[in-house]
Amino acid sequence: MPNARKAATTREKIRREALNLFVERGVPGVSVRDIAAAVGMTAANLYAHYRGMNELVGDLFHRGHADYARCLVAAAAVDGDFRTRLESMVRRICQLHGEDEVLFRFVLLTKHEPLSEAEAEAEDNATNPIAVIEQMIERAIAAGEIGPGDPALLAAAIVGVVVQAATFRLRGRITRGLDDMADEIVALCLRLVPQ
Amino acid sequence: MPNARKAATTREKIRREALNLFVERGVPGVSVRDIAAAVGMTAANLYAHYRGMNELVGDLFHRGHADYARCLVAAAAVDGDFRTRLESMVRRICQLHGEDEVLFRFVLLTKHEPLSEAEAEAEDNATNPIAVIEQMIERAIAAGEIGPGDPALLAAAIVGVVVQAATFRLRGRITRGLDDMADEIVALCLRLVPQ
DNA sequence: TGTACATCAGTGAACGCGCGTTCACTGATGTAC
DNA sequence: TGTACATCAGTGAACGCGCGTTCACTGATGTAC
Repeated sequence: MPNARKAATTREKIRREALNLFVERGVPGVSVRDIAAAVGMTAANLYAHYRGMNELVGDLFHRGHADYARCLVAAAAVDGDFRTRLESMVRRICQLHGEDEVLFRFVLLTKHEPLSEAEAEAEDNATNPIAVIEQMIERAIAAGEIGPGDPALLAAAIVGVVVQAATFRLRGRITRGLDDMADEIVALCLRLVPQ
Repeated sequence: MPNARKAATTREKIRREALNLFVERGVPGVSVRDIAAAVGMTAANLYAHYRGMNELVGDLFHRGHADYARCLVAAAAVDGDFRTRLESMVRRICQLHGEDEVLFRFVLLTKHEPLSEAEAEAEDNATNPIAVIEQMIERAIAAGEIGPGDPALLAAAIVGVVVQAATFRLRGRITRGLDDMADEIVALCLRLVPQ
């Protein structure tokens, strides 16, 4: 096995273990030594793969955000009216939650306020999952496809239903998986759409 | 001024400054020295008022939670059917957000996962604002006042609409205050109620 | 096939720093005589 | 009114610790002759 390959798989292992730890204890609760121990190496060697903790967190955040946004854009590309597209997106989110709950939690539930650089970068283009939803709503309102209203508030409401359901599950207040509740969650989101 | 009074007002000052800092930078981003400096004293002297950082955070969290739950219970005590009571609660939340946005952010938006002791304590009784909402929904479903459904999921959806609107405002994605949007937020929440 | 070399993932010890916390001490203030 | 004392909020220096990060070094592995 050439070294380049080994380095790539090691980086993948670092990302996976770091993601697990971040979701489990929160980003500030995880140290470089914790991640290194989970991977099975020394803290010092993490610096052969990442320039530091910030770069690692930024990499995870950016990858997760971009992947998620890509999935949502793909889900919204189905034929049909606004409600059909919204249903497709919400179903896809619930499905993603079932497939990789750890990534879901990191992307949607972990606060990333001190990451102003990475956040600002992701704010503009289509790599921001929330912006994808908001833009879809804006276009639907502008086209008269749905009733009038504040696009940002409606986006907040739809995102809020899904994210808060995930939060309740995280805290044990809901025991079913999001994918098991997809029908009900979709129904709730559709009820929010005006007219 | 007797010393007991001075101590009480000093504790109040500590609480106010700590709350501001916690909301601004997140709990893990604030040190004992930061709080002491904001109050205008030495870090050492904080230990004359609180046994340590954990006790201070726990005190703030418990007070905030209990106050909030008390307000919601009071708001839900209006005469009328479920929708009327829900509207009263949601309006009260929006109003509280306008009155003391800092407290709102601390109680509803700050993650308190490592506080398992305080959280477990607040989980059972009526000092948990979310439990208040969930119980109201449970009773309404049991009484046949609203359509059938998962009470926890409906509670999550309603809380999600309000909390996510507040989050969008925090991140600058929404610029109006929650109290300015109260009518629209109430309408969104009422649409979620089945039947 | 055997030997010499380059590459590079990983190591172990150490660094400076800010953290939460402790403790002996100070100095202002209210009280008793 | 003046003096002695008790109270207690607040101080300043120090502690041990875990953190992110650095750096000289090691040792396995693939390659060239």
